[in-house]
Amino acid sequence: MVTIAQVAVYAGVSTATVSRALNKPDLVDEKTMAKVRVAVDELGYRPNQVARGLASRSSRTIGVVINCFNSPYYGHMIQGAEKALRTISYKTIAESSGENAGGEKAAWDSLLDRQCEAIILHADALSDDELSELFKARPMTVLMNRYHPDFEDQCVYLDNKKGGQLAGEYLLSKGHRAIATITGPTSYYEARDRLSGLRNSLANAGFELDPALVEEGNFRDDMGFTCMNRLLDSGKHFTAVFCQSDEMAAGALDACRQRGVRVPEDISVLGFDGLELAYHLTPKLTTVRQPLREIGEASGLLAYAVATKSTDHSDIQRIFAAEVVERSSVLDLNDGS
Amino acid sequence: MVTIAQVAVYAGVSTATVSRALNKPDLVDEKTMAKVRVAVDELGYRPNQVARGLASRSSRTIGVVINCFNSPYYGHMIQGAEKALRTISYKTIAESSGENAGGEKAAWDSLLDRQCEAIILHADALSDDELSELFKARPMTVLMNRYHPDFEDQCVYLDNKKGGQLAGEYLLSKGHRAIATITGPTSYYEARDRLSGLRNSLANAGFELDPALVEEGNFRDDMGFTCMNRLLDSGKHFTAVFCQSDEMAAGALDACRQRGVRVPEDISVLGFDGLELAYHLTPKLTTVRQPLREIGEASGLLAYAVATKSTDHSDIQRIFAAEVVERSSVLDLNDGS
DNA sequence: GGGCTTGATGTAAGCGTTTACATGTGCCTA
DNA sequence: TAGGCACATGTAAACGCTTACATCAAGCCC
Repeated sequence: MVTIAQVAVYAGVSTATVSRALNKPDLVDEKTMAKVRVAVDELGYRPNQVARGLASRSSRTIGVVINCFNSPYYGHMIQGAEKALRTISYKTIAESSGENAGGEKAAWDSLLDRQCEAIILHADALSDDELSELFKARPMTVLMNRYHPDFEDQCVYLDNKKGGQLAGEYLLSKGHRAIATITGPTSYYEARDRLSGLRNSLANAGFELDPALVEEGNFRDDMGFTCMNRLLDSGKHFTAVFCQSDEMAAGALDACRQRGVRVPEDISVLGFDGLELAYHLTPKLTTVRQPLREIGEASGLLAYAVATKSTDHSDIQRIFAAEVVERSSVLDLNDGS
Repeated sequence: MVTIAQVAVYAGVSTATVSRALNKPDLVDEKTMAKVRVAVDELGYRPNQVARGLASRSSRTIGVVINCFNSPYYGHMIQGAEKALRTISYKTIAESSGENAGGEKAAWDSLLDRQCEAIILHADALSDDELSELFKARPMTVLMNRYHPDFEDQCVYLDNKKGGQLAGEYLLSKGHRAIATITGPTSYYEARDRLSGLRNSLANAGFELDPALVEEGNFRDDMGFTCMNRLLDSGKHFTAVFCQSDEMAAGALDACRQRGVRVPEDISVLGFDGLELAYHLTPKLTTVRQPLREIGEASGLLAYAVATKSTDHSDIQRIFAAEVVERSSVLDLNDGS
C-alpha cells in the first residue's frame, strides 16, 4: 500500500503539502501541484479513506438498518438512499436487523461504532416508547418510513391516513358502497392510519365502514388468503375489498380464484404498496402506491443534513403522498347502470 | 465521545491495559479486569471501530458491488452474504454500480479505498478480459454468481449448463418433445450455458432443438412478451417454452393470456430463477430455482476466507445446482394418453 | 528601509486504537 | 542468594491521514 508519506518523498514535499494538494488545491502553488500529481500517478496512490476519516473526524458514511434485503419493499428504499448518498460520495453501510427489537438496537449501535455520521433506521419492532428512549442518546438518526411525534423533523414517511382515504375515495368514485378491508396488524400505526383514512373517506360521503367487513391481517399473502375466505364465508354483502398490502391482495386473489369468485366482476380488489408484484398478478392489480424509492432518497438526504448538522433542511420532503395506480382489479360500477 | 484514554484514567491503568482487557482478557489480572469493566460500564465506553481498524490493519469489513438493490435477484444474494458476514461480526458495505463497466470498476475501487478486506463483486458489465486485467491488481475479490476461468477458486456460481439441462430433462419427462425457448442475451455466459444445457438434454434423448424455436430475450418481462408473440406468430408447432428467467415467463404468460392461448393446456411454460414472482403468477409458475441466498452466503464466507488469506477454503461450496420447483404451468403430456 | 501583509510550505501534534518492547514484581530453583 | 522465568503492566511508537501553527520569502506602502 502506498501512503501519503511515499508520495511526499517522491514529490519532494511534505505530507502536509500532498494532503493540501489533494484536498484544498487552491492553497498550493501550480508547480508543486504538478509535482504532486505526477507522484500520485506514478505511484498509483489512493488515499486511505479510513485514516482520513479518523484524522478529520468525518467518515462520510451513513448506516442503514433494515429488516432484510430480500424484499422489494426495503429494496426500493435502500436503493433510493444509497443512490442519493452515493452522488455526494457518501457510503452506505447496511445491516439487517431480523425484525426484532434487540436486533434493531444492536445494528443501530454497531453502525455507530463504525463511526457512521448518521443512521437511517427502519424500525419495525421497536415501540414508540423504546424509540423515544434510545433516540435521546443517538440523535443522529433518521426514521425511515415511520412517524414518531417526538422527532418529527427526523422522520420521513408516507401519509398513511391520506393513503387509506385515497383508497376509499377511489372505490367510492367507482360506485362501491359495500366495502370490506383487510388490514395490517393493528399494532402497526400504518395499519391503524390506513384504516382510519378509509373510514374517514366513507364517513365524508355519508357511509359507514361495517365492522364485520374489517379483517386484521399481517401484510403477508397467506393472511390475505385466510382473511378473504373469512370475508366470503361471512355471507355479508360487499362489492370491493381494500387490502393494505399488495401481498395480501395476492392472497385474496388466490382465495377468489379457488372459490370461483371472479375479480373484478364479482368482487373488486384494491391493493396497497405498488410493488412490481401487483403488476404481475391476474388480473393486474389496481393499487395505492407508496413512493418507496423517493422516501429512501429523502431519508438519505435528511441523514446527510443531520450528520452535517445543517440547520436548514426545510427543502427536504419528509411527508409523502400515496397515489393510485389504476389497473384491472377494480370494476367501475357506474358503467353498468 | 468517550475514549480508551478516559477509561484508562478512570480505571487507574494504562490504555494498553484497557485494550488488552477488552481484546485479550487472559493477559490481564482478575482485579484489573474488574476495574476496567467497571470503568467501561460507568462511562459507557464503546470502542471506535475505525481507529481499531487503522491500528490493527483489519477493518472487518467486506464490500459488495451489485447492480441495484431493488431487485429480488440481488436482494437474496446480498441478504445471504450480509447474514453470513454478520454472524462473524463483519460489516457489509454495499454499493450499486448502475450496470455499466465504469460504475462497476469505480465501486470496486472506492470500496477498497474504504479498506474493505475483500470485495464481493457481481459483475454484469465488465467483460471477461477487463475482469482478468482488473483482478490482477485487486486480488482480494470474489466473483458472485459468475464464473471466470482465471480465478476459478474465487468464483461462486450456479452451474447454468446443468440448470438448462435440468429444464430440458424435466420437460422431456413430462412428455414434451417440441420445445421452444426464450433465452437471455447471448452476450451473457449464463444465457449461453443454459441454452447449451437445454440442447444437451434434448440431444441425450435423441431429439434436437429447432433453431426456429429459439428466441433471444434480455431477461426482462417485456421481452418475454415480445418473444412469446414471435414464437406464436411463427406458426411453428411447440408444446412447451422454457424461459430463462421468471420475469420473461411472466411476459410470456401475458402474451398467451392476451391471445387466448391457455397455459398449460395449450402451451406449457417453464421459468428460471425461482423468485417469489413465479409463485404469484397465474398459473403458478413451474420454474428452475437458483439458490441465490445460498450463493450469497457462500460468497460471504469465501470473501472472508480470501480476506484472511485462509489457505484452505475447500469446505466452502462454490458451484451450486439448480432445482425445479414444480407448480402448475407445465402440463404432463403422459397423463393424457 | 522598516513594518506589514500575503502566500506557500513545513513541522508536529493530533485522531483513537493496537502492540512490540521495556519494566518490575514475585516465585522457583540450584 | 543469585539467576531465571512467568506474569502483569506500562511506555511509546506505530497506523495513514489532517490541520493548527510556525516559518519564511516576496511584495507593498509610506
